[in-house]
Amino acid sequence: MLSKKTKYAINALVFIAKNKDEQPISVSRISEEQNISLKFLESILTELKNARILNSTKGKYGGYSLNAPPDEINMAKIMRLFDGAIALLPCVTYEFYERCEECVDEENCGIRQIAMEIRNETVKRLKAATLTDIVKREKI
Amino acid sequence: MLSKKTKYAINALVFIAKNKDEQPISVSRISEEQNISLKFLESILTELKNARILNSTKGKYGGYSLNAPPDEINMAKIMRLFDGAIALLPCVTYEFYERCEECVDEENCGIRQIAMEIRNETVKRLKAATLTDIVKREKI
DNA sequence: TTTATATCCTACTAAATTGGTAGGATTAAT
DNA sequence: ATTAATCCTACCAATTTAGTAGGATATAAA
Repeated sequence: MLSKKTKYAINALVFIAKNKDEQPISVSRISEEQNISLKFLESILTELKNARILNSTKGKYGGYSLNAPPDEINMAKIMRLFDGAIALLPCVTYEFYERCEECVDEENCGIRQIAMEIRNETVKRLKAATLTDIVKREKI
Repeated sequence: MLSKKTKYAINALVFIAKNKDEQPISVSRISEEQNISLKFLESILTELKNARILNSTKGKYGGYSLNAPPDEINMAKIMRLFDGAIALLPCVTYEFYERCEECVDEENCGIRQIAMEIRNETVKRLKAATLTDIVKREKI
């Protein structure tokens, strides 16, 4: 399951991407329209800014705007930022690799092979899920 | 990520499946050979017994044995038992459906569509990952 | 019948994670 | 000067995770 942080982050990013011409957009605006707690969302957007996914403008009429083209921001990146590894097992992630402590034979582990196949498929789809893609899906 | 409970459960089941002719197998034997804390594993096998996935035999030379053919026990079932929903969002699970509180338009949600596609693919693979399949993968 | 070795059952717990909240400082447009 | 934003620090309650402790009960074999 995605954490609420990740879900809220993606929702906020999609909202900003959709309102391309009104950027920057304030936290309070996103909070109201997306039903997300103001203060919690504030901390999420700060993390996105620190990760250089968003830009911020201070002061009146300030807010947040995308710091990259919407087809370069995808769900995999956001999930990794807030929730860490995407895979089912720590021993099949590239970015957060860790051996399973109890593991007897990693190379020959059947569960690991399955987890690896699922990770490959999942990451492929999450990388394809860019803001552009999500906005397109919702334009029906 | 799988919880340790789920991981230990699958490891234990695979171990029991592999030692088909020595059943029943005691918790202490599995605990030693799979590097899993005895008492914790005990509680896990109890849950598997309550879910009718394992059988137990009390007393000396007692232990646990499979309560179904190994090709009918798969990773999806074990994950759902210990970790609950498999999908990335509560709004795309069959068994544990819940609306996202903050959701504005579930039908038209792009993130949901992606989560649904990933769930379909993932569940398909987890259901194919039976004990028989896992044991076969490790017999190289 | 005693002993060894199993499961069964109840209760407890420390640490980490999750999903927030509170309050004020700073910055910038009008 | 006022208004409306972000920025920054600190705190917190509830839940989940990953166990541990200790004894009751059942059964095979000596």
